[in-house]
Amino acid sequence: MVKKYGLEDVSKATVSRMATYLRCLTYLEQQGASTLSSRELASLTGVSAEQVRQDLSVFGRFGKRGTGYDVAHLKTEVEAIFGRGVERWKCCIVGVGSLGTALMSSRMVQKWGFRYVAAFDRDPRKIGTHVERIPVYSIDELKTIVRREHIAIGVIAVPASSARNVARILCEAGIRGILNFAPQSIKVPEKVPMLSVDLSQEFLKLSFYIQSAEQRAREEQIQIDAASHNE
Amino acid sequence: MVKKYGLEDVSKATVSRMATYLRCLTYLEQQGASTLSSRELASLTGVSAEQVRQDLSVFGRFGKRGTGYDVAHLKTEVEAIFGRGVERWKCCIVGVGSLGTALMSSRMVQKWGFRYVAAFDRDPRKIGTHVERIPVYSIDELKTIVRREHIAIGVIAVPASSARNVARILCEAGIRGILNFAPQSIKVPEKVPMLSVDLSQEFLKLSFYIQSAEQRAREEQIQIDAASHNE
DNA sequence: CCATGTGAAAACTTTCACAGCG
DNA sequence: CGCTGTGAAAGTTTTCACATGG
Repeated sequence: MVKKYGLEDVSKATVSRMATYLRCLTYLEQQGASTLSSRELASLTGVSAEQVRQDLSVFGRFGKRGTGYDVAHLKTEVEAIFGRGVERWKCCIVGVGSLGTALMSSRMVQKWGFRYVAAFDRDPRKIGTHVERIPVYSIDELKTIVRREHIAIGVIAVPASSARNVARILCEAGIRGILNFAPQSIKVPEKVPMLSVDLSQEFLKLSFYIQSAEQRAREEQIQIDAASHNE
Repeated sequence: MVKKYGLEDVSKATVSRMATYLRCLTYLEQQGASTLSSRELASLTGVSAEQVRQDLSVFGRFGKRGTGYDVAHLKTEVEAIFGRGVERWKCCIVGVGSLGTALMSSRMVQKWGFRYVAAFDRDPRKIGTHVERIPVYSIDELKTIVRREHIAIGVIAVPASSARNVARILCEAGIRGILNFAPQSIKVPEKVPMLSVDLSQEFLKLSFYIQSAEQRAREEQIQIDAASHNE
C-alpha cells in the first residue's frame, strides 16, 4: 500500500535524514549521476541502506526493483515533500548582528525557495539601511510588516536576553514557523513550529565526544598492552 | 549504584539534552536561583521530569531527595561532564566568510572555554590580516600551525565544494574533533568525532513541519465543521 | 539475478510507578 | 511529605530477512 505523506506523524529523525538525502541528490544531479541504489545513498549519508529504504517508504514508492532510484525523479519527489513548488517561503530575520548578516548572505538558503524580505533590529543606526539588499526596519514595525507581506518564517538572531520577547512578537504577528539561533529555551504555541540551533551547544557536544573517543582509544590501548604482556 | 561516565555509550539525545540543561543552569544561576527540581528543569527545557532524572542518573547522583538539585553544584558537575576545567579547547576556523566571521565573534562559544587561535583562508587579500584579533593564515600553513599550537577543534566554514578537502587536511594535521558548517556530507576516520550543522537543512525541516502542522489544523477544522453540522 | 519495499524481530529510548531518603 | 533515583513497562526506531517485481 502506498502511503500518502502529511497526515501521519513522520519521526524527527526521518525528516532530518530526508533533508540530507535531498542535499546529496542535488549534489549527485550536478555530478551527472542518473540512477543510484539505496546502498549508494546510504554510504554517502552515513546511514544504513535499510534505513534509506524505510525512510523513503514513508512517503511513497520511488524506486525500480533491480535498478534503484532515478536521481532526477527522486530529487523532485523529495523536494515536493519539503514544499518546493507549493510556494516560495517568505522569511524575515530579527537581529542584524554578525550571525543575522551571515544568514542573510547565505545563497544556499535562497536556493531552496526561501527568500528574506525584511530584517528587524533595535539599533537606530541600522534601521533604514539595507543589508544584502534587504531593508532593515525597527522591531516596532514587525507585526505590521509580517502581516502585510505575509511573511511565513521568522529567524531569531538576537542575544539570548531578547529572544523570548521577539518570539512572542512573531507569534502575535501570525508567523507560521520560527527558526531560533539564540541560546535560550523558548516556549511558543504548539501550532507554531519552531526549530532551535544553538551554536555554542554544538561546541559543547563536540568536546564531549572528543573526550569520549579519546577515553575509548586509551582503553583499547590498555587492552593491547595487556595482551602483548601476556605473550 | 553510581555509574561513572565516560566508558559507557551515552546516547546522542542525552548529550544534546545535557547541553541544554547546562545552558538553563547558567541562566538560572545568573537569575540567582539556588535550587531547582527536575520538574522545573524539565519545564524550562521542554522535556519530561523523568527524562531529566534519567539523563542525569547516567552521570551520577546529584540531587537531594525532597529538595531537588543545587543549581551551582549541578552546573559544576555538568560542566565537568563537558570537559570544563580539564582544559581550554583551542579552536581554528577554516573559511573567513560571513559565517566564519560570525562564529569568531560569538562571545557565547568563548564563555565555555573555547578559544580561536587561528583562522585559515585561500583568499590572498585575507591572509595576513586579523579578524576579531585572530590571525588569518593560508590554508597551506594549516598542518604546521595546528600541530605547533596543539589545536583541538577545527571548524569548517568553507563552501561545500572545498569542505571534503579541508576535512582531510584537518585530519592529517591530527585535529581532535571537527565542527562542519558546510552543506556537504563528509567522511572522517572514526577516531575523529565530527558534528555537522547545515543551516539550509534547518529551513527545509521547518517548512516540512509548517506544512505538517497546517494540514493537521485543517483536518481538525473539518472534524469541527462535521460535528457542528450534525447538531 | 539485482535491488526495492515491507512485515517482523531486535535494539533502543522514554515513560511509568514506586521504593527510599532527606 | 516531597522529590530523587531506578527497575520495569510501554513506545519508538532501526535492523533483519525475505517476498516481490523489473
